Amino acid sequence: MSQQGVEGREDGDCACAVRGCVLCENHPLPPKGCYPLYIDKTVRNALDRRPCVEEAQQHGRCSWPPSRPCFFSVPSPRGNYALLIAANRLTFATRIRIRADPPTCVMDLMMYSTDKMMQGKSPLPISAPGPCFPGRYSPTYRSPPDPMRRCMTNPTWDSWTQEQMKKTRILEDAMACNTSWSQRHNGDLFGGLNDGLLSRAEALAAVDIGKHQSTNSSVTGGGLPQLKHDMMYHHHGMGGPPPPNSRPHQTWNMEVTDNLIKKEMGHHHGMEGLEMLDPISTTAMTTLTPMEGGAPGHPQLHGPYGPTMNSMMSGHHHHHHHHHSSPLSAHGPPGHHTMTAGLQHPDSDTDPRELEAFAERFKQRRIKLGVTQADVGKALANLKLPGVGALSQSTICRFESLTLSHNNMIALKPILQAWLEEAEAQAKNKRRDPDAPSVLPAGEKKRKRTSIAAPEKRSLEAYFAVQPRPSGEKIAAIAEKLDLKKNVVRVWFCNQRQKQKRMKFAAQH
DNA sequence: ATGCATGAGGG
DNA sequence: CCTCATGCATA
Repeated sequence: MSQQGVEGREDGDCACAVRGCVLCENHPLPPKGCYPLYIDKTVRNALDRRPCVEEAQQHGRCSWPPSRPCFFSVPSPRGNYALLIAANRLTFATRIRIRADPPTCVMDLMMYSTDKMMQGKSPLPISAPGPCFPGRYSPTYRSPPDPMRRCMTNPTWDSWTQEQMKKTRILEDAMACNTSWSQRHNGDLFGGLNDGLLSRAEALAAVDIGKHQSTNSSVTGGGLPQLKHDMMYHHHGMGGPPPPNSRPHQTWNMEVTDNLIKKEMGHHHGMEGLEMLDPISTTAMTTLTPMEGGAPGHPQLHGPYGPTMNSMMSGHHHHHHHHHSSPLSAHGPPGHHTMTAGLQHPDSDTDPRELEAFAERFKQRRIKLGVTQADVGKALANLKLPGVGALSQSTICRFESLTLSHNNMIALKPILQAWLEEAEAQAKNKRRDPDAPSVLPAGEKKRKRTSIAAPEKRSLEAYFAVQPRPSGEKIAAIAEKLDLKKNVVRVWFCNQRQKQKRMKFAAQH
């Protein structure tokens, strides 16, 4: 439909023309017995919302799934490995323990060294020694006797897992693992713009990340990950149920849906020495500055609520042209240092926990009021708060799902809180008369949303993993390579950065 | 619920 | 050109 799209090419087909497509090449193959796991978002929402990053880093385990994509790095005697974990995404795991009731499951983080995989040996877990599985990376390591905690290939564990997965509605789209992979190498991903970095982009963007030398590489020098396995994705057709129980040993079959492979976050690492270790503390810390530009409790939103706007917007609205006719200016910023407004407590309003709790409460109460997200957005304007206009359904939704920047959340909270209280008050008293001035101005230019085909998207993600901020030239090159408009690519990177920022923040809290 | 976009504010 | 807050359009 969209000129950006690539017709006749479906996600998973991998018949794409994109060189270095993550699916086609340089995609790590799950080691034998490794399960490709797909946690769909419905499940994700029902499950534990907070990833225990620290716990994961320290023990190689974490609550699963994390509410948002994030990744962990797990030190091991063999070096540092990182595991990209993302909600709503494909992930490898060999063992999963699921507690049915509160649909929470615990997954042991595991990583596999590339070289081992290349040798076709059984998976060599290299996750940090956890309280449960000590000494895993010993060359002589043996699967524990307990079938429940063994890297499958074991029907017992296998069926058990499937059972559990069903119980918790976790979709496991593919169960066939394979031990064969070719070593087709492709070091010139992105051809022209190949700057060495790119040659690893795709590989790094892969769900799984490994490192170390690979037998057939020459660029291995610093121990950059060399993932040169073939990942053969077999699309089973939209309806065709993937052979759930068949476990061929040829390819790793899986239903590759857009969601399945959706990788919305990348990570980047040092270009030279693969420093993907500890992306969370390293990268996130420096890149993600909740208070960048201001004190923690004093978000500097240039948006409606930003101090910046205060002066220039004092008093007038500017609707009509374009969106951005947003609301207004400030209500005292949730600042604290000067407790200007005296409405908030820096800590309670800034604390991610509190925000999350509020968002949850907000949603429930909103629903109880029988109000939609869109309604809330509009109602905000009627609230007549100084400088507060309407907001879109999108924003309300994002607020509730915590998919706004931390600062943004902080800025919106008092506003939504005010609305909530007002709304409940009115609901309590009597039936309000909600005027319905809904007048839809006819004939408006409809903006067309371009959509980037999955294969191209994957490549972008791969590149992003290595270089989140490509120069204009690179962007142009990438755009040409993927046959996308340069601006589309540029915007994609911008949006991706915003997303990554949020995700990193979420992962830290 | 989210992907792609716009635009203000700032280099 | 970037970051951020938001929104339109759509899956």
